[in-house]
Amino acid sequence: MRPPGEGPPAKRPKAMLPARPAVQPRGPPPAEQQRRSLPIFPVRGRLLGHIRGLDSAVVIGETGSGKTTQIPQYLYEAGIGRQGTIAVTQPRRVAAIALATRVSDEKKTELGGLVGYSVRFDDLTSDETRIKFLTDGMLLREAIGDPLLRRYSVVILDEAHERTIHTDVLFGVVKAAQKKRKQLGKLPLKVIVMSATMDVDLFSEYFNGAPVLYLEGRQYPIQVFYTRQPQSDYLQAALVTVFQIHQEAPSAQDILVFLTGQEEIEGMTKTCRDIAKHLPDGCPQMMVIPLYASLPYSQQHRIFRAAPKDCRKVILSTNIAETSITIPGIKYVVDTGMVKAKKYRPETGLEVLAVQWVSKAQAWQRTGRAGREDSGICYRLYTENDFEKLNQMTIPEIQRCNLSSVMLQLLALRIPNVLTFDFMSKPSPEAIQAAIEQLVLMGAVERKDNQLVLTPLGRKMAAFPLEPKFSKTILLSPKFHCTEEILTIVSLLSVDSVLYNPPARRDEVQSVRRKFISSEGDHLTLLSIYRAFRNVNGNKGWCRENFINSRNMMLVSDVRAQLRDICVKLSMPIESSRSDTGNIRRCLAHSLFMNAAELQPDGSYRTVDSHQAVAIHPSSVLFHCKPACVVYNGLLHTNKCYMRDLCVVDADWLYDAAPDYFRRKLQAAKN
DNA sequence: GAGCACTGC
Repeated sequence: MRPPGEGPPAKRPKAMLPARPAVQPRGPPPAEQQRRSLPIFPVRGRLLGHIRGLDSAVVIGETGSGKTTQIPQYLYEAGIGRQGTIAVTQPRRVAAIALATRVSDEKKTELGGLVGYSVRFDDLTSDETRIKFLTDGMLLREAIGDPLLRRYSVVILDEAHERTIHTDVLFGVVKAAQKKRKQLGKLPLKVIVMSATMDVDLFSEYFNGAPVLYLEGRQYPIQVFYTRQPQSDYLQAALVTVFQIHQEAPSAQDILVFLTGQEEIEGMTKTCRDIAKHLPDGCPQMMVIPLYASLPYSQQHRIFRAAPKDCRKVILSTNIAETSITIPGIKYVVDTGMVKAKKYRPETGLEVLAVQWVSKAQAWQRTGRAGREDSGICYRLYTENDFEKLNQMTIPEIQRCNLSSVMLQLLALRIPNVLTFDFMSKPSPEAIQAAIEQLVLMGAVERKDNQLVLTPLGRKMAAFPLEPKFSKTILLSPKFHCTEEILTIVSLLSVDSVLYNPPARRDEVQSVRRKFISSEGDHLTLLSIYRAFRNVNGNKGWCRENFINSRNMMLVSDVRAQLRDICVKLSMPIESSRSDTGNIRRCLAHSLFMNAAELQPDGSYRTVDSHQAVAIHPSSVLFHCKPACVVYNGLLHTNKCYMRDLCVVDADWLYDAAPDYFRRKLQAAKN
């Protein structure tokens, strides 16, 4: 069943007819039998018949239809696209790896043979590989080396409804490659966009009116309830709802509650546990489990453990449980309707992280988490009227981000005019312009004969899988003889924080971390942590004692090795500044000069660039300090406008870094 | 004086 309100898209064509049951003299082997039991199997023939003759197709499939595992195999088995490889993109690494493993099993081949995968740091493909699962970001990276995607005969863009920034850029890249290959008379490129039941018209229109094929799925019915009145306090409402369910429903039925963030979830966890201690006799026990991305793996895994008898699992989660983590056995979903999400204001260059309403699509996604194994129930803690007022879809990431990376990539892809690039959902002209300005300021892009071209520096920057400002920092580092240190710092900054901060043990964390702190700022503090980590060879016990996230630390080593390889390929000299931190700070001043702030007489800070009032983020080691001049990695607007990851610099260095820029700033200030 | 949704190259 479809939840009420989602409804089938208006232009839904005739449902596909089931094919005749296949007659087999002997029963097929179990794996084959399993494949044949999928909802997609009966329509295999018709599906292939359609796709064979098309350049592009949109496939809409509900959860459990089997589209992602079966369609690539059907195409391969039918000899469609045999002249090349079939690429299937996924937004997430784990999904790409899991799907490749599954399909490889079904084909009874060794993973990395006929079926393989390619994700960052992990490539399991060979010359034999004909079905390749990869992250969308990985295919984009490949496209920079080969914009026509020549090795692929079919590109399947899966989970397109999630509209990640990479998928959105890929839409344009594959469309352009398809057109160009046709013009040049090369092997045609077939494009298949796969999505849940959303955005259909948009996808179809974008790919020149590509036909839309629908697949039924296997989802259990879910009852949806709304509140009668709007709730002024969604946390209170969630609490009441959870305990109401708890007192009425059998204890084997678990509850998943969607909340907005770590702090809220930790607070709610504590409240629930306190209340659960004083429940009336005869009421089942309650196991309350928080879930959010920065939680260590070991704690995230607790959600998969079955609760003891007469005990109910209640999982309090961020939107990580919407897509990234599937929790088995959820009967009830409690949806607060709220999410913490990033917005981007191009006029100020500010990213704003704010609690806001979910979209309808997101609300349905949350609801669907209750019907994975059996029928379910979803409580929406808002009125039906409020639901109707929600946006149809979540705004695609590409319209909520700083676009400097995207623009650099498009230029590296030799897109003729990046300002008019054929985006499915166009970012605002201001956002595109702001990104270009940033790239010009960094020296990555030049205007030549009214055209934007990549400078040699810009082309080198595009070789790094990093934000442009970080690539720039690395490329500047040989001048300051500190490439080894900058590689470490940039690697640390480009993964999730290596610092583990359990709120309950705050004092302990602070005292243990003191020994790493550099008065010169966060970059150098992180560097000293990494050096200490290397000195103990990544010892896990050491990480635990020092509240260091060892998983992220290992990742830093991987990133660093990858970046170092790229430096070697670019023939960069790689030197160490050893104990001289001055050069490291000079290098940071030269690459982050547009992100500088100065101490004001009243003790506050203002940016050098636009005189915006800013504050030092509480996570910074400089939070209690008042350095005269700093550069920072970025601004984050929550209650205040905060600078994150700071480095103490000399004001003179900034002027040396970009004299023209600061002269213009001074001029503008006078006028 | 006080805070950081989620991915990915």
